[in-house]
Amino acid sequence: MTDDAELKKAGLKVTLPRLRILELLEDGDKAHLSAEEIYRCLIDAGEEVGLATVYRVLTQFEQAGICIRHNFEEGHAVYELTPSDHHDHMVCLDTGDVIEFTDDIIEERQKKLADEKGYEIIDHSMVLYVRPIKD
Amino acid sequence: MTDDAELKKAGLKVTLPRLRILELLEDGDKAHLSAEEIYRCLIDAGEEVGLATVYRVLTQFEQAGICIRHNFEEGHAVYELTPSDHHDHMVCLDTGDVIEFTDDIIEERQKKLADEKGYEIIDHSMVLYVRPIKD
DNA sequence: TGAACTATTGATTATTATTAGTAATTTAAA
DNA sequence: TTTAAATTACTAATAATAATCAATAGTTCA
Repeated sequence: MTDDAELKKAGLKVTLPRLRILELLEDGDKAHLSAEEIYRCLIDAGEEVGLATVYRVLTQFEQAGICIRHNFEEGHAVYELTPSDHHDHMVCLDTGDVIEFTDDIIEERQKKLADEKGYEIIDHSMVLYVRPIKD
Repeated sequence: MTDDAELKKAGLKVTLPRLRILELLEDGDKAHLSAEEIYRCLIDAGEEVGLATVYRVLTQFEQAGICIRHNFEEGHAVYELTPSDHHDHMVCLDTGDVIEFTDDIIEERQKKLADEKGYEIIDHSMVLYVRPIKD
């Protein structure tokens, strides 16, 4: 689906800031971006955009299900396009790199554990804070 | 160990605010408290304490390993006494209740997955956001 | 196509959680 | 006790994010 269509489907008018931000998120180069990073990117690219707009658009995208927001322990939130396949994250404490992964066994255990306590899982977050093994 | 000794061992002078905050954390009634909640508690109990002090003391406690800080997706951090046995959390979206749990299988998988990518786990956070099963 | 209406924007201000600065007070040591 | 050093309460400062609002851009329909 084209970006244009994606926005329309979400009930959002197709505007320049929305298109640019969506493109940035789609750009595989860096999948997890903060509002500030997106703002910097756009300014550096010569776009005229306000930081408030970036925050607003990201909130709209999140509500529309276009992207999801993560609160890693970094003081600011990062956003990524809603992945078709759910995954969790490792964050490298040295480089800040974000590695995605999934594990069926863990997913299964989570469901089971919640169930045992009489709950159903609505959402979950699992983040491993890691460092490269040096030898 | 007495609270007094606990503070001294951490290299912290024994002061009223520190004692009160430590007592609150130890009080099994509510194991996960935010800075604001602690501040409210103390004020309501007639203590004279500044909010900044609460934050400072919590930071000191965290550095001393007396308590740990969690960033659940609530906009503010919560603190709990450092548990002797590591555990993860479920947060009930209806009541705000926090349920603690552990699962060796998950822990093991986490280590394995990090290892496969060439990382060692420094820390991790796993929070299941749940709702009671109604039938 | 263009007037008219509405959504969206950028700039600024407000908010919320948290931290820093500082003069005054409390603690621990002599 | 006396005194130096640590700690506090208060206030002001930050940082990330949200809300306001007048100006502008997108859309609709004649």
